[in-house]
Amino acid sequence: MKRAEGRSTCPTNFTVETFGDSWSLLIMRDLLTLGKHTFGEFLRSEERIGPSVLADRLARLERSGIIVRTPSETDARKVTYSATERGIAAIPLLYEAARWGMGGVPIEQDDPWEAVMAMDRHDVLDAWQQAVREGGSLLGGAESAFARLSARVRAVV
Amino acid sequence: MKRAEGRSTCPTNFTVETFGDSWSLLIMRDLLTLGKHTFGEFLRSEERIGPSVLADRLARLERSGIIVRTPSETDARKVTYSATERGIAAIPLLYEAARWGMGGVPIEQDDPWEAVMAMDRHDVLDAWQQAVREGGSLLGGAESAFARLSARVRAVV
DNA sequence: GGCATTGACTTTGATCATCAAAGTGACTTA
DNA sequence: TAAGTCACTTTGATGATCAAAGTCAATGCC
Repeated sequence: MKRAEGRSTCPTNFTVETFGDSWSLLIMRDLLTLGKHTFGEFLRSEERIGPSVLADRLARLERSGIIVRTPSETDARKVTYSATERGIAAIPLLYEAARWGMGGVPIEQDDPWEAVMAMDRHDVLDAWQQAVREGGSLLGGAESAFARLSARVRAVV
Repeated sequence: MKRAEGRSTCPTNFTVETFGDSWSLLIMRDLLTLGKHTFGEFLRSEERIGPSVLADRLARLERSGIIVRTPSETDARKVTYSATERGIAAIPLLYEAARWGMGGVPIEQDDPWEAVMAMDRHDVLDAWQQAVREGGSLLGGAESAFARLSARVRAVV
């Protein structure tokens, strides 16, 4: 992305300047949806991001106040990344990106996104944001927002 | 954007492959929010897009089934572009992009986005989609979705 | 303690997209 | 007919991205 920044004060343009490249939104996906937190985890993205672009984008997201990096207490080589409140505020954007994208990819058996989109949007976003604040994510791990929402549905039936 | 396409079947990735560049979402903004329809109108974007990138992106969006181009009946030079249903389905994404972006730009006096975001999200999206189907947009012109919603609010008070 | 592995990057060089500016050909208007 | 307008296309410089290799520090195992 070669475009000069600050080309306008339009909010949409600001979002495009932050996420309008090939990789930043995918990194946010891996962080907020799958619960990835380390450089190595992000590197193992489905789309095969390279180390130089990953390092660049993480630095940019950090500079923009969207993520923070914390050295690991148990391993001096490791850094963990997590979302700020500003990063968490991008969850509805991620939700809509996934929703729109579902119209363009083959629906796979047991696709979690399908189940997520069948739930109440407001409930999903609330549970997602809460899970992220507690160190979780939408889909990653047993304590995911999705697992909690599904358990809730099961408890009602 | 140099990334190979089809790097994964993830819906988010699909959306990124469609809109994850510096310009495509801004073109959608101009079409759906401001009601721009011609090459020349898009060229006069606030961000000063150039003719070669504009032509390339319009062709891409058309190829993806998001917009259609129609030769003008009154002027053989003119082409008008409008959104397909697939394009209209990106309205919630545009809404969330604007909403997130508002957290990063100075709030200006009489900013229409502020008024829009103060309205019920569901009402906004419905009115916006309907306006676009009828040839209108969110903010452009007297028959905009925003004007209609504002008149509704005024009628209630 | 030495060695192999791992973690987070950085470097390298080829490739490609983007940028700004100028140009093109067809159409419209005065 | 000449000038202006429309939707592009072309040109050449620049910078970002890509894939692969490398670097340095930390960890774990023998």
